[in-house]
Amino acid sequence: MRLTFLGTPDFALVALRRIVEAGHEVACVYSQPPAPRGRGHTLQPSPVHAFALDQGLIVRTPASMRDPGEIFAFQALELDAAVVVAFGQILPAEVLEAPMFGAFNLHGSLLPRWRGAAPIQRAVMAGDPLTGVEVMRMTEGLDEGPVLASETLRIGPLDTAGTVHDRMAAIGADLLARTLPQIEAGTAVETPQAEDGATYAKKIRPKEAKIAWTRPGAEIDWKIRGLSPFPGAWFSLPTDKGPVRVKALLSAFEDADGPAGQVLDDRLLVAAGAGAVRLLRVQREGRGPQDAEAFLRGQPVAAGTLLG
RNA sequence: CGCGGGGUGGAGCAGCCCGGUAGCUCGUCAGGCUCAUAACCUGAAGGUCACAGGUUCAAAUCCUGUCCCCGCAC
Repeated sequence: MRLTFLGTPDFALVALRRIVEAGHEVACVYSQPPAPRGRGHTLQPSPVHAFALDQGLIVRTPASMRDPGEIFAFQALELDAAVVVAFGQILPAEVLEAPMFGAFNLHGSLLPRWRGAAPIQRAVMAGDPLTGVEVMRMTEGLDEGPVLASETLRIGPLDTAGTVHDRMAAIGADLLARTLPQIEAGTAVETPQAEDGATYAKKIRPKEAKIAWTRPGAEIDWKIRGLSPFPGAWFSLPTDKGPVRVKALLSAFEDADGPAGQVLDDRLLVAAGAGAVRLLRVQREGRGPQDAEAFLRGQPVAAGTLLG
């Protein structure tokens, strides 16, 4: 099939790889413009951009797909289909309608739950036991189009947004690879989304990342795992040299009681508003992630310590 | 020149400001103790304190340069 791929981060890269491997004709790859990233803040192409260049594909990185010139150029590609995976821009109707079969999106939730920007993180943060990945026809509404294919994923007690992301990227890429031929053959079945149950996965804001120990332990556990590895739920740890910001990257709920925020043993069991949370993996500011065990060797945290 | 942190026995760290015998928690090895434990006790091995210059009677510590690593920014 002659198609174009629109995507930006690693999640999208996995899908693009599969599409290239499947032998589709990728007429053009669209990605977000290079942005200052990494140490030194040098301008870096997105993962999708870099891969596409490496493959010798044509890459376009328009600041806006709404630009009339861009829309015209897109229409001129004479595509069978457009595939959109975590692109980072809202596409105008002219673009969605340009390809013969239309535009399709790989989305990381069981729609209509978690429409929008951060479905994986929101699902983990909400304590959802199940999530999924779906191929959907794009319409003008935000993630409201009919669903063509779907796979569910379990969210385990030790899953983080990161682990679910990685699993979902692989499964989603497969799902997409299987669905594209059906679209081409006209055998794909499009099921409208349920009317009820729509929720929106708002973009994660760094402000949300501070842990409030007075919240119920289960909720804190979900938040820690949902915000891991990025941006990372954090708290303040008092030390001899003053308070240090520590991110919690993995945790488990435990049934224990104590004043909210107080450390209950010497292995990072922290009392919450209800129950407690054991921190299993942690990252001190300016340093790399560490298992709790390693962290504690260099920075013991005594029972009774009150976390901020 | 975006901002910041760091390179100290196998791991994670302290010591650096206020130069003067290499420290802590583990791991490893040997032995002991225990019904038992991420248990405890005793002993041992293991380090050119990233690298190169400089200052000094003396540098992990102060000064200069180099290399490498990490975090923030999504």
